[in-house]
Amino acid sequence: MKGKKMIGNTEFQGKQKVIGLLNELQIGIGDISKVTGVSTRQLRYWEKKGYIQSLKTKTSQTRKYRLAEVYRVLMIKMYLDEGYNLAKAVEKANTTHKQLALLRKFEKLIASVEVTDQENEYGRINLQSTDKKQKVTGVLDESGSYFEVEDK
DNA sequence: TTTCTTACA
DNA sequence: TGTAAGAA
Repeated sequence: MKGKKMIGNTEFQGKQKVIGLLNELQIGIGDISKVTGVSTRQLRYWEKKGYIQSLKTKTSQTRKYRLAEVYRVLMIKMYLDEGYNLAKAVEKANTTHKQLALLRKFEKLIASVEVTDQENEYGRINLQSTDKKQKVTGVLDESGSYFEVEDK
């Protein structure tokens, strides 16, 4: 079974494999603190308040964080830097988190992505709804960005 | 060396 | 929240 990856009882392949592997990542509190600029003291405090979560098992008493938690910490930190208090920053981060989750679901609308100009990073994104009654293409080229709509 | 908890400034 | 202390 080449190109596949077993995680638990589930087998992943292709994009799912990549996502599976990324979700397997476990980051220590020192590293997450270093990259986010949030102190270990804060991270432990936030966890105590229930704002973030870590994987603390019975065997190893050290905290490990999933990649999703790194994003969460970064977002909280971002809103904190913008002047929000901790509670409000967490609230904003949770909202952003949900928006990003929804955004990922919208990937299903993308039928294909074409890079038309490597140099300038121009391209076309073809959107296809499940009823296949409409086809919308988002275009990015030298004239700007626009949509092409086609009814079927 | 790093992390953990607790306690004090 | 930062920092120190003592243990793991």
